[in-house]
Amino acid sequence: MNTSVRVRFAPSPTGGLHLGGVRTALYNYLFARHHGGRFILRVEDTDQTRFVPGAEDYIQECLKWCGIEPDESPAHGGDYGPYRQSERKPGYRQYAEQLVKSGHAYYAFDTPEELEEMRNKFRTEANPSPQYNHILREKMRNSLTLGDDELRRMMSEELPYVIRIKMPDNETITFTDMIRGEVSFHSGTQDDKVLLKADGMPTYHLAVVVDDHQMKISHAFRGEEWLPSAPVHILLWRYLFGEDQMPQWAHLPLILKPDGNGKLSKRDGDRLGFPVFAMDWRDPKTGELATGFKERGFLPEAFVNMLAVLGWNDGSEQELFTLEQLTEKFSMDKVHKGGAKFNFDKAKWFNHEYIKAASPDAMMQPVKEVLEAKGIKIEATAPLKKIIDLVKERCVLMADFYEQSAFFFQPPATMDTEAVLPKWNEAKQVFFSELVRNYELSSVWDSNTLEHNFKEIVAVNKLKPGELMLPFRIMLVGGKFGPGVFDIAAILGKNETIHRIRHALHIFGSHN
RNA sequence: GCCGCGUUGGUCAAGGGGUUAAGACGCCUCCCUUUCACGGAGGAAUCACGGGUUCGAAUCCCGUACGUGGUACCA
Repeated sequence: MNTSVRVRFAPSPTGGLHLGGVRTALYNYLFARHHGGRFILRVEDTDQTRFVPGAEDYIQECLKWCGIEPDESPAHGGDYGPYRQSERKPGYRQYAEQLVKSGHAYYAFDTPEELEEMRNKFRTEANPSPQYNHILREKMRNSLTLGDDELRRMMSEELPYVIRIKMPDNETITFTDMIRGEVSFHSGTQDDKVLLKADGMPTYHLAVVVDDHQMKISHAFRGEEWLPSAPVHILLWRYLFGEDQMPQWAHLPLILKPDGNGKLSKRDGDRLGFPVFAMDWRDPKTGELATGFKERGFLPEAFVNMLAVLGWNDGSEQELFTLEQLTEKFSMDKVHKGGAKFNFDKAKWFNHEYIKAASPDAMMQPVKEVLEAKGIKIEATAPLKKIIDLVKERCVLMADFYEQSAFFFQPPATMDTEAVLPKWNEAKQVFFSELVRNYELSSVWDSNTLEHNFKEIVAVNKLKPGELMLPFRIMLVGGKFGPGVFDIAAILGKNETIHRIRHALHIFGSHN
C-alpha cells in the first residue's frame, strides 16, 4: 500500500449526504485506490447548533451501500483518530494562539450585535455586504485596536472573543488546483475569517488545516463551493506548517439542477420527482423524508457508475464501468471544470443497463424482496429465476419487477377488457373453448408445444393468430405487456393457465 | 456590488490549430417482435458573442455576455 497517498472525505453532518457529497466521496475513494493509498472519512461536526443526530451513521451507511468503505472513519477508527472534529476540540486552540503570537491572527471581542451594526453602517449599494477585512478591522474591538491595558482587562473579565486571521492587505495568493490549474486571489479582497469561535470550537477553516496536517492528508478534494475560501487555507498552511506540507487540492465541479440553473438541492428532488440522496433520509428535526436512490429501486453499481461519469470520463466511448474499472481508469485530469446538470432519465438508463446485464442468480434476492414487500410469497426459486430472465429487460427500476411479474404469482387484479371486448365474437369464444380442451389433454407443457397447438387450432378454425394472441395475453396477464404469451403459460402451469382462460371466457362471454 | 470559477446539440460529453465536430440519454421514423420491452437501421439538433493571432480557430489571446459559487462566530 502506498501510504503516502491519503485522501480524506470530510462531509458535514448538518445537511445529510446528497448527490454532490457522494460523488465527492467517490472521487476521493477512486483516487486513493488508484494510487494504492488510503481513503479517510472525517466528519466535520464543528457546528453544534446545526448538528443533526444520526447523520454521521447515515453517511457511513450510504458509503457502505455504494461499496466505498473508508479505511479510517469514526466507526472503525484508525491511527489518526478521533475522526470527528468535535472530539478533537481541545487540540485546535493552541494553533489559533500560535497564530496570534506570530502576528497572523488576533482576538476580536465584537459581539454579534456589534457586527450587525457594522454591516448596517457600512452597507452601500456598491458594497452590499461589508466585510471584516484589513480596512474595517481598524474600526472594531480587537487586539489590534485595543490598548494593552484594555486588552488585559477584557481577558481577565473573561469576555467572549473569537480569533480571526489577519489577512495581509496586498499579496497575491496562488495555488495549483489539480483540476483548474493555477488559481490566484488578491489578499486585500479577502476578509478576516474567524478561526476559533467564542465557544472554543474551531471553524471549518482552522479545523481542516489542522486535521489535514495531523492526519497526514496528501490530497484534499472538495466541492467547488469551497474555492473562494481556499486562500484562507493556503495562508493557514503557510503560517502553521509550511506550504510544502500542504495537500494537493482539487475543487470538484458542482452538480446542477436539471431545469434552470443552480446547485442541485433536496427541494429539487421533491419538486421534480427524483431522489437526491443515496438512501432514504429522515430528518430527525423536521420529520421530513427524502427518498433515496436505493429505495427508489437503483442498484448500487448503477448509482455509482452514473455518479462517476457525471463530471468525469476516461476519454473513450465507454460509459459502463464497474467500481474496479473506475478505480483502474480514474484520473483527476479528466474531471471536468464545469458543473453538470443532473439528468434523471440518464440515471435510469444506467440502472436499466445494470438490470439487463445482471445474472438471474444475483437478482434473485433483491427481486424477492421487491415482490415480498408487495405481499407476494415466493416459495420456489426455480421459476423465479426463469421469470427474472424473462422480464429483466423490461425493468428500469427494481420496483418494475412487481408490475412485470406479479401476474406470474397471482391472477391479474385488473383486466384490460377494452382491448378485447370490442372485437370479441362467437368464433373467438369457440376457439378458446377448444383451446382449453386441447390444453387439458396435453401431456407436455412447454412453450413450444403450447404455441404449436394454439396455432393448429387457429388454422383449423380458419382464424387469424394475431386476433387471438392478444386476447390470450390479456387473459393471462391482464394487459398488453410482458414476455411471450407461451413462455408465460409454460411457467404458469396447466391448471393456472386453464383456470385463467375459463375465468376470462366467463367475463367476455357475459358481455355478448 | 466585489471576488472566484465556468461556457461544444434539450442533457451528459469526445475532441486542445486543418475532423463530414465522436458517442450516450431523450425525441422522431423505420425494421424485428401477432403485446410491452430488448435489439437493429436511420433522422432532427451543437462549438455563447465580438475582436485579434494564423494560410487556417471549437481549439491560442483579449474583451463582452450569460451562468454559477462565495461574500456568517455554516460547512
